[in-house]
Amino acid sequence: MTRYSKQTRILVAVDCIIFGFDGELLKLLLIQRGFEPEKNKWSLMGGFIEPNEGPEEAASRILKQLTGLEGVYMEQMDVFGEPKRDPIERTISITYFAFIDINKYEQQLSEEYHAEWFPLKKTPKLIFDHEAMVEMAKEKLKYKAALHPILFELLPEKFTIPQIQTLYENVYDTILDKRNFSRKLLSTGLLIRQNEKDKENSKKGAYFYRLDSSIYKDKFQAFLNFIPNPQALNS
Amino acid sequence: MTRYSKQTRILVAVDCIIFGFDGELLKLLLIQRGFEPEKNKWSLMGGFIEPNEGPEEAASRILKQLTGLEGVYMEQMDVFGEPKRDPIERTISITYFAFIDINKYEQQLSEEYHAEWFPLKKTPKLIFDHEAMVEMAKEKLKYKAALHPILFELLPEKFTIPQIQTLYENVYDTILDKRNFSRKLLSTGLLIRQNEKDKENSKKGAYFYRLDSSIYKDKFQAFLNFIPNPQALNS
DNA sequence: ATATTAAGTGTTTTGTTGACGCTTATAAAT
DNA sequence: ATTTATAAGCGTCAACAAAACACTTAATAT
Repeated sequence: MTRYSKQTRILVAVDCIIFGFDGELLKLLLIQRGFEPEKNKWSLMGGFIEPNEGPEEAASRILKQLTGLEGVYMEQMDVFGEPKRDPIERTISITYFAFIDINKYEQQLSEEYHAEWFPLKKTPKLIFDHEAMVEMAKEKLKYKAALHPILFELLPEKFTIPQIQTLYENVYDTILDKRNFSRKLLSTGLLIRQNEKDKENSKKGAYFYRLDSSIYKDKFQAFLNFIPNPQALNS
Repeated sequence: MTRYSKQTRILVAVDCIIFGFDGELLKLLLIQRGFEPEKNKWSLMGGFIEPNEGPEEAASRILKQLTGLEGVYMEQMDVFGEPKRDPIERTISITYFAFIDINKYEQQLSEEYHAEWFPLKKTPKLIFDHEAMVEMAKEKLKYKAALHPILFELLPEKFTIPQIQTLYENVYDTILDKRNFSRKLLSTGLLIRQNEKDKENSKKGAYFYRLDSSIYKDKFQAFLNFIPNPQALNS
C-alpha cells in the first residue's frame, strides 16, 4: 500500500498577516496579487505549500520573499477551509501572523510584489476571505499582547518607553496612563536602560531601552494583566 | 483557467483530541485504528476532509461518528504538516480539541471503533505524531482554562462546586484551597444554585449548580486569573 | 530670561488575592 | 440515643497589586 486511495487531495496554501509599526501607527503589509484570478487586487502574502516543506517552512519562505527577513516572530493562526473560498479550485489556507521590525524591511525586494504598508484602520478591500483573516489577526493580536510581551517584536532593538506605549495604544485603540504604564513595564524586569536618549521626538529626550534577552523567554509566559480592562478582549 | 496548474495537492485530515471528565479523572477518548498502516494501534479519532465540507464540519462529523454527540464545544488547535508525518503519503492534519460531557457519551456507537477512555496520565503509545498532538492539547487546555470558563463544557448540566474543583485540580495537577476556589467561582456570577443537593459524594451533600447561560457568553472573555500561579502555564 | 513640550518619578486609595479557622449537615458507629 | 467522622460551606485578615492623580525635570525655541 503506497497511497490512501479514494481520498480527495486538496491544494494547501499559507497566508501571512504581517504587522509592522513605524513609531506612530500599526500597519499591515499587503501585496498586489500577481496572477489570476483577482490579479492586481490587494491581498495577503501567500503561496502554496511545496512538496517537501512543512507549513511553517512555507510561511517563512514566503515571508522572506516579501521582506527579505529571516528569524521573524511568527505564529500559526487559523485554518480557513471553506470549500468555496477560492473560486478557481478548492484551496485550504493555513494563516500565520508575523511581526517584523519595519525598519529592517527591505523595500527593494518588495517592488517585485508591489507591496505596501497600510495603517490598520485604512486597509483596502482584499481578495477572497483575506479580510476575515485580518480581522481575526487583529483580535488575536489584542488577546495575545495582553498576556505576553510579543509587541516588542515590532520594535527596533533600541526603543523608548513612549514609543512602546504608543504601540500599545494603537493595538488597543485607547489611551494609557504613562505613569502606570511605565511602572508596569519596568516592573517586568525585561528592559535594560541604555545611556543614550532618543532626541527625535522630544526636547528632553527619552531613554533608549533594549530587551533583556536572557529573561525574555522566561517572562514570556508570565506577562499577564498588561492591559487594564480585560473586558475589551475577544477570542 | 479552472485550476492552479503545477501545484501539488495534498491529503488533508482532521484529528480530534477529545476530553472527558468522569467526576474523578480527566480522560482522553482514543480508538484503535481500523486500517493500515498501524492497524489496531491506539490513535486519535480522525479522518480525511471530504470534497464539500470545511475542516470544522469534518471534525464535527467525525466527533459525531465516535460519540453520537452534536453541538459539542470544539476548538481548532494546530496544523501538523511535517512532510513525513504519515509514512504512506503526505497528509496534513488539522487538529481540534473537544470537550464532551462524558455522561452523554453513547457507548454503543463506540464499539464500532473500539474506543476507550484513558486517564490523561495513563495514555498508551499512539501512532504517528498523535502523542505530540495530545501534549499540545494538554498545554492548550491549561492555558485556556486559566483564562476562560471552558471546563464547564466537561461537566453535566448540574454539577457541584467540589466536582468542578476536582476538575481544576486534575487539569493543573495541583491542590486548590476550597474556600478561595468557591469564592472566586461564585464571584463570576456564572453559577445559579439549585435547591437539590448531590448526596452521592458526601454525607452533608453539596448543592447543585447550573450555568447561567444568559451571561456565560459575555463572561467568557473576562474569566481571567482563575488559577493562582500563572507561571505554571505554557504556550 | 522665559515659555513650551514631553519625559520621568512619587503617593494615596481601592480592590483583589491568598492564607487560614470555624461551623454545619448527615451518615455511620457505638 | 449519643458520639464520631467526613466533607460542605461561610468568614476574616493581611499583603499585595492596580488605578487615579500631581508635580518636577531637561532641553529647545522664543
